[in-house]
Amino acid sequence: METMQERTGEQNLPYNVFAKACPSRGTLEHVTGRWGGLALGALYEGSLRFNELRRRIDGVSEKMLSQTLHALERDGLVHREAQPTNPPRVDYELTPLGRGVAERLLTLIHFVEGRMDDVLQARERYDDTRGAR
Amino acid sequence: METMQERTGEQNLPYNVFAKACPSRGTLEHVTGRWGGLALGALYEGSLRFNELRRRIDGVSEKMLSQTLHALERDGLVHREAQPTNPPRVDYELTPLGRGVAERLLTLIHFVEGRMDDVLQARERYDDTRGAR
DNA sequence: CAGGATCCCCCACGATACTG
DNA sequence: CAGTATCGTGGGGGATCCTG
Repeated sequence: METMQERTGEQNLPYNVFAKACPSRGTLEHVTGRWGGLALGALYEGSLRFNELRRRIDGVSEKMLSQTLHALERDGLVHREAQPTNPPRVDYELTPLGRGVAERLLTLIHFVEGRMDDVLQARERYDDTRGAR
Repeated sequence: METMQERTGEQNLPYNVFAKACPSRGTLEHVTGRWGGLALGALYEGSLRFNELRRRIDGVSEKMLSQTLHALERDGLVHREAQPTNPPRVDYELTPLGRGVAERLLTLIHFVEGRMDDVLQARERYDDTRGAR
């Protein structure tokens, strides 16, 4: 007997982010959350250590980075490799699944980055129309 | 003056989400935020009225939906068309730019939805290993 | 260096009420 | 119907300290 999700067709997806209770909503939020997306994007280029990641992701705090990485690791998107040396060395890298997610996320990110001039112009028009409220 | 795109390894991107002060970071957050992504996803299928959107996006409050739509409209991703009838009728639809963003976002969403079984299994393994603290 | 533990603040968000 | 206005709260998130 096959599970429904085996046949991931176009139509009836077993998981649906639009439903409040669907677990995919939570994972999507980890992925697209304030720091999750940036962490995945940074790791796409190769494995990084904790503080390398911190420096790469401008503005993230230790706590939030740690928290973010745990969530991504739990979801199976990031692999954590600790070496019991002194000083300790921990490398983070994407799992194959994480690479798939990161790829699609980066496509989105680059698209947005590439269209920021349009966005900025739209904002000006909007603000002018509404009288810079 | 020195540009920052060198660090990303990307070629000629004037905007870089990894930099704290880059405006693309804000737009990306509108797009991938808790409700922004779902609004874009819902509108991808066609224009919708306010309450249709509300029903479509399970769990969103009036206030947050309104706020979200304003941000997306300001960024030039969503077009708002109000008809001065009684009762009022307002349709929201994606702009061409918004369609571009939504397409890429939906690619990501569908990928995540389609891999949720893997994610859920990864979580179980993670929780087992760490022994439910 | 990697990150857990703590403290605390602020505002994102929901609930409710009101308007055109 | 399509929103705005107001208020209260939880927890997201930053700062700091501490340990292995």
